[in-house]
Amino acid sequence: MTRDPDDGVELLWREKEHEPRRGLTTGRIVRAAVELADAEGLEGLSMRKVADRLGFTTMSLYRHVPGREQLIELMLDEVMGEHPRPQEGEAGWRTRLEAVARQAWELRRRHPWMAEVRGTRHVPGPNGVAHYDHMLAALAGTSLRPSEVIAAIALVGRFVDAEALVLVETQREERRSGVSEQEWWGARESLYERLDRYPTLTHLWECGGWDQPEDSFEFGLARVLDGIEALINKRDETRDDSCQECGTPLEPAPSGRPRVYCSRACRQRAYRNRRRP
Amino acid sequence: MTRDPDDGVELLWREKEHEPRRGLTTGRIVRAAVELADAEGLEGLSMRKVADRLGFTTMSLYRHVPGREQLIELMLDEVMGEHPRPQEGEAGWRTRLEAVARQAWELRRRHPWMAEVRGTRHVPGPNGVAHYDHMLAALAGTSLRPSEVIAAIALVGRFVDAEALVLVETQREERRSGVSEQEWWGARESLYERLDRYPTLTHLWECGGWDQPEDSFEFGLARVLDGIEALINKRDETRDDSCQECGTPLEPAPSGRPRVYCSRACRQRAYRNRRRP
DNA sequence: CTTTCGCTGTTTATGCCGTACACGAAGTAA
DNA sequence: TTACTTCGTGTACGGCATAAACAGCGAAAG
Repeated sequence: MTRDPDDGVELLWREKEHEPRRGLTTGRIVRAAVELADAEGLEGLSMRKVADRLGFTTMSLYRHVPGREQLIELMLDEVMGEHPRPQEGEAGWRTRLEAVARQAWELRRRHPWMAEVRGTRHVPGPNGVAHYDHMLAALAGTSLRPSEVIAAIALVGRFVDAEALVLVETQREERRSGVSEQEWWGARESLYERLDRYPTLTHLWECGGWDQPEDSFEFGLARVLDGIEALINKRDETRDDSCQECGTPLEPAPSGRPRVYCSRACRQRAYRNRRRP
Repeated sequence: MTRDPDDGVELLWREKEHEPRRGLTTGRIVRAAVELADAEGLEGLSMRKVADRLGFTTMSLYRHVPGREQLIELMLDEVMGEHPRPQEGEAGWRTRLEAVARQAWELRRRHPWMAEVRGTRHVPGPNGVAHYDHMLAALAGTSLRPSEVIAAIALVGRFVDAEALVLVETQREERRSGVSEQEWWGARESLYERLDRYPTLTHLWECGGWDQPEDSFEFGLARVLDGIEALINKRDETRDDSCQECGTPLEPAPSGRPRVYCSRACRQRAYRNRRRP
């Protein structure tokens, strides 16, 4: 369908097609696929079922979408558009980063299959890039180095995805089997009989460690943010000591944005170095 | 094959079978499957290929293993046995926790398919439980509450898995396509042309944020451990203030293990409350 | 008007996959 | 011997993605 099958950028970034009254459209296929995946998960998403849902044959889809893989990329960008408008509050980095993490989490609760998508070579669509830019912005104003900003955002993103993945798996298995997670594990008595030999496990068990478990997402998010905060604090400490370009010590600005360069000259030199290294 | 197909505990925890000179065995099937998954990933693991590798028919496997799902659980416990013996050093919690995280990471580099296994209802085998106990032990001696110990270990575990998952995916796609990750993203020029409108992204790009990216695993591990450390410090601060049972302030122990209860009576009362709430 | 061509949807077929089921051979106990 | 269990095999079914050839249809060109 696409002339450039290996790529897929065009399909993701093209203008919105005008939709004829009847017949197939990439957009209609994508929306039907999203509905299906919402209901049955990514495993349950098959070209046949999408086609059935639309009342066409399986192969008709291939006229509008190169294949299943590409369809999933289109679905991803479609739902990325559901992110709320980034409102430009002047809150601190932690408030903002926590907010975007919760937004991503919320989105994955609405579309659990998002966390199930595998593969590292997904070209982001316009909605995906907008959200990524929004996430980066939360940390861009801190004392972190650029590469650290990127790594920290990737860490938070992976954390949310991992958390969403276990959530969707438990929920799906609960719905499929009709047995709740607690009940299922409670019924594995033949397992617990054999755990006496493991000292820490039994000790924590007797202390009631499993009686009121922590909320996995809340606990993990707080730890990850704390970890990023620790790094920012470290960078803050060492930042004001010396000019980022020439290394000579610089006196702190009395108010406003903290200084990074000792002089206009150094700032300009750093800028040039960045532009054409 | 198993009388209790829904369960699977017996299959995982039974004694080692003695292996006849020829013919199929659960153990031989599992080992062949591990080899296959090491080479081709979990996607490439099919009952047919395992059987071929052993020189038997596909269906013969079902005499020894209930199905693919169960086979994967057996594989998991098999490779869990490769963890190095837990040596009882008296290092601090951070050293120990970092060590187990790196061990898990190392194991996932040897068997990349481990991170691809999905599902939350995997009965752990003896090797898996031993390793879990070992991880818990790293944090059990700290001031964290039991539920927090468990949550923190789960967080670290999920972090390692998530990290391993993206690693295996990049590597597999690199091998399959013959194009390195850098080359592939570099070739997406039609994408970069459209990224001008995203301010933070372009700013970080111009700052060279992507030129020397952080090591994803090292960066993330440090952040997560920092986050756990922050919580431990907080618990340490508030710990000595008051008895965990009755709340009255308690004087710190002059040496040895820090006190948690103000009196023997409170300790006993807490114990009883834990046993029968 | 007719011919041509490109777009769209259909039909058919190929090659994977997990596994249910019936069968036969071989070993074991009565 | 007979009866019964264990183990491996062969066939078959339904599901999956998708390749390839084909048919209708609208628009443009002659």
